[in-house]
Amino acid sequence: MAVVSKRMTPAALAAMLGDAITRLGRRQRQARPVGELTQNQISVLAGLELAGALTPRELADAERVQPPTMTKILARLEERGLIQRSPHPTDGRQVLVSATPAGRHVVVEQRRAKDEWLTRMLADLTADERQILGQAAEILRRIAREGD
Amino acid sequence: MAVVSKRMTPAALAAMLGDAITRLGRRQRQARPVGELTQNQISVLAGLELAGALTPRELADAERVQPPTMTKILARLEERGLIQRSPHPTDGRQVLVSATPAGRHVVVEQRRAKDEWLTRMLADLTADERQILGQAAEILRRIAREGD
DNA sequence: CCATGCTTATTAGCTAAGCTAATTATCGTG
DNA sequence: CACGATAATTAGCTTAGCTAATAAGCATGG
Repeated sequence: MAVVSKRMTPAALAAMLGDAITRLGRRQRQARPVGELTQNQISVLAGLELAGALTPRELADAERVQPPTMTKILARLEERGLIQRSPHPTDGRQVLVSATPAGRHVVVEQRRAKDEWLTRMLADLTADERQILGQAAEILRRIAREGD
Repeated sequence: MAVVSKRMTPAALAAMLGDAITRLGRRQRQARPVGELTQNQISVLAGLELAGALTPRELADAERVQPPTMTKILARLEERGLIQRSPHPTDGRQVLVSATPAGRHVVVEQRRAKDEWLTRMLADLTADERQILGQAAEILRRIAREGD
């Protein structure tokens, strides 16, 4: 393997990383065998499983999507029985959305499938390479969350 | 910063990396100020700028998309005057697609905008962190291209 | 040498995701 | 308590993806 990447300029690094992220993201999106759910639906469902119950507005903000878009995504998830809406205890305008047991089940299934794919991809790497990726993942996650 | 990530299991690494990729990909997609082109349109255009001229079938395979989908993407690019179709010299069934000068211009503009965004994100990192990301980018790109 | 079958591209018709603008209902405040 | 702000939804648009069906050209076997 070529030993480039010592003291790379930020621009060159950005280009390289951007390309890698785009391609890996596409591959990851295509590793979606079970459940027939889209990326977004899974992401929303996973968020709900973590947070317990959120309002559509909160979900829209979390996904960086406009409220009407979230309404649609929720409608599809509700049709499939994966989420449920319940009234907000104190604010009549708001709605609380939570995952049903079936929804939570789908989340863990999907998560497993995605991880399996990435794990298979990572299996051929050396320990050193895996360590680099581990450190990189932390940095990338920090970057991705910035400005929230 | 926490010093995790020494000898991480592949599964844990996969989960972490997957999350980072998903989020960064979304952010990257939203850093799309100029030109009003979508991710796919840009990707196709960039591919054409690199390769010179390709058939719709080749483009569809490169983007991992079905031929009718590519037909639509090409139609929108052609409407905007960013690509042109020309007959294949030896095979009457095929079509050669290439970027127009305007298309090539858009490619470099878009690339610059995306790189600027990532560069800004990377600007706050230490030299060590940037080096880790540089090494990681190489590994990730290799993984993403695997199985082509 | 031509009929038949394969490949390429496109069209038609569907679903999902994203947007803005407009509606409806509720909240809170002056 | 009226009126402005906020939450959710509805309506209506574009883009992207799919499968199935068509149309046209290629290539080959009899």
